Amino acid sequence: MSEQQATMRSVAVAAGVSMSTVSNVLSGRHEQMAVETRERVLAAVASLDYQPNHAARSLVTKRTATIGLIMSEVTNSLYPPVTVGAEAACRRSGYGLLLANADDADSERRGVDLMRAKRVDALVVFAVSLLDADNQHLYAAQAAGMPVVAINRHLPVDAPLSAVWFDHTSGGRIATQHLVDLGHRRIGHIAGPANRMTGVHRRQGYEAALTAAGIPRHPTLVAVGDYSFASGERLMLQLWRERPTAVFVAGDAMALGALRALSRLGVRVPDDLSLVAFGNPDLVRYATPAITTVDLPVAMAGRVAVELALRRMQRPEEKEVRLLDTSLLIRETTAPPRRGKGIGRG
Amino acid sequence: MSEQQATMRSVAVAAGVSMSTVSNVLSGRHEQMAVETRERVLAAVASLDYQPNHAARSLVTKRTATIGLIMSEVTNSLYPPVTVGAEAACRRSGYGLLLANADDADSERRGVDLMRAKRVDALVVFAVSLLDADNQHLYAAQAAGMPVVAINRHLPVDAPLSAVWFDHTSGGRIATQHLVDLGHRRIGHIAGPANRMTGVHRRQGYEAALTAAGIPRHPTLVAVGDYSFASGERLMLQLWRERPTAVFVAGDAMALGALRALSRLGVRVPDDLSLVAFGNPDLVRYATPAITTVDLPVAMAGRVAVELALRRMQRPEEKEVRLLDTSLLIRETTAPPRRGKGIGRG
DNA sequence: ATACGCTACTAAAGCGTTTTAGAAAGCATG
DNA sequence: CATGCTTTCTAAAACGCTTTAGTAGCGTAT
Repeated sequence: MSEQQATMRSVAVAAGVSMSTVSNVLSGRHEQMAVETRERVLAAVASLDYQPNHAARSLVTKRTATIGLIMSEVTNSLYPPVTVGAEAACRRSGYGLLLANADDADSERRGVDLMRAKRVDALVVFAVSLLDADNQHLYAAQAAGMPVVAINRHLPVDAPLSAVWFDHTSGGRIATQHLVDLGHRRIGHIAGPANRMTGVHRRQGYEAALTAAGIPRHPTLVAVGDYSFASGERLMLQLWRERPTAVFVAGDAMALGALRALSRLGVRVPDDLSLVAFGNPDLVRYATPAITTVDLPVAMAGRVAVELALRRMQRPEEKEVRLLDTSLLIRETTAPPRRGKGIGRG
Repeated sequence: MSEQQATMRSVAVAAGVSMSTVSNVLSGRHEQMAVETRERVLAAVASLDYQPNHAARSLVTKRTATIGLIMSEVTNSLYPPVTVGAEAACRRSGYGLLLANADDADSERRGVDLMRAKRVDALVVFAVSLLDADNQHLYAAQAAGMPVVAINRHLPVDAPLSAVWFDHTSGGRIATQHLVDLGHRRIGHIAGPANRMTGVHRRQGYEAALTAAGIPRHPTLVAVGDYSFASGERLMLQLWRERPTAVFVAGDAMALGALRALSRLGVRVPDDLSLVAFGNPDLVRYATPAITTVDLPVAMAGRVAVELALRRMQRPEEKEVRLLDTSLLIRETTAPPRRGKGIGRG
């Protein structure tokens, strides 16, 4: 019940050795050590149910065995898998995961402050890839000796941070290529916002695929959204007037919105229109019909980010940037175009 | 850049006072203190950009200003809002949030060990409400002086833990009542698993509402699922053979599955069948049609849980249990029953 | 015999706070 | 003039660990 927590001193006394010896046994440093002594110490540790005091240890080692995670946009569908992946990697390495959420640039900055105050060993920041994001506070943290790794953040090439980035361009190409392969030529695009690198890149992928297939780009077939359900719905309504036979929607929530619009319009998917989404498949796979998606390996991103952070702690000079591949998950919303005219009331 | 982190000693020197004075100023304890001295100290703090070392502080106060959060079932739709709510409450109180995920009873136990090793001040555990859950490790933590509050966990009344619980029974009643009010009499139920208190309670609510409305219970109108999309789909297919005019589905993922089944069957919602879901509305509101839901105030649960934890730290003897109300969000899947026969191929 | 090296351990300083006990200075009281 | 009371500040111990420098004991080379 309320027995005093065992301390290293009490373990030392119980084992009849000095504290230094206990410390050496537990850290496994000095290997010149009598087997009998080691065993006596371990027995004492076990019998007293000793657990080292992290605070005391941190005080001298100047490390906390904790990694900070700052998550932007908690409503983002990528939030859970990133967090889960990061936590798993932390746990595997014996690190704790300190979580902070951020709604905007300012709360992100406060989150970084918090992490610096708490002296986490490294920081992982998941971002919304804004083109004009301010990174100074991250650079400052990195310069102060706290490795920072950015996930999905738009960074200049010479930024001092390790980073994980998704191959949005290739993802956009794959999505569009899939539609081309099915025989579509009149392929629309509901794009991400122009101030987000993800939006820009996915669109570039879309355009590249069209060009590669010798399909002329048609500006009226592209509508720019903001990744929200509402924008997906609105823009699909608008885009349908152009009678595409397929649409590549650059976000998962927008794809759900598009589906709603199509349902209102009486357009059948995939019979009258094919649809490919982009993002976290968990969100769209349970729609009806199940939406074909380009999958962002988000849990992996969380995992890789903390691995990069851990590595940077060892070799602070070696910045690493990791590009993660996307993959196409074909489900029920894509099919060859129907011959003949489009239908619907639009 | 790499200037040494300021310590309390350097602040003291800069301000020309003792460390004790600096400490007193910062903690705001002693109020008998010359204004001029206080200002000198604060100026020194600011100019040196001093940040207290948490580890050193923890070592003497024996508190870490950190709360642990253990989340069961990361794929649960409640994961993000609970986490967000908890984090917000922590931040507001100047606490950090240490996150650990758990897939099963064993990893939950390891999570608790981790939290005890890290000496968090309190522990919040989000659970899956299993009827036969083992709580001994939680009781042990509480007994060891670390307040534990359980969210959505099935606990005996005399459990020593503070707890947050949703009113699943009332939620089930509200959902069913809504259907009754619309004029439905033949109301089916896709229930949660029998080994989860949530499932049992929601079903009891359903049955209570029927009884109150004088509608006889019909066993074939109830199917027991496991909260998965797949079970929702399968059971809806099965339940349709009984030709209900409305169904109360006890989970959000199951409701999505049910919608898929109905689409396959060619049953129109809500024209041919009304549907009410239960859980996190964020999951089902973007379905087409948008599903009427009984909303679990999950973010609030996370927030309240850490508030209870904080309070329990002050008054360890006062265990508190908080029951959170649910509310009905009416959307597009519920309507009065059609007169005449049911339709569909089923 | 002395110096040396090796093995297996230990003493003690130090990490950066909080907190307890108390000191110095000024002033009123008997 | 001694005493006591305030007010404002300080000295120093303590928290529980890691780590550096070093020692005791003993065998071996010179």
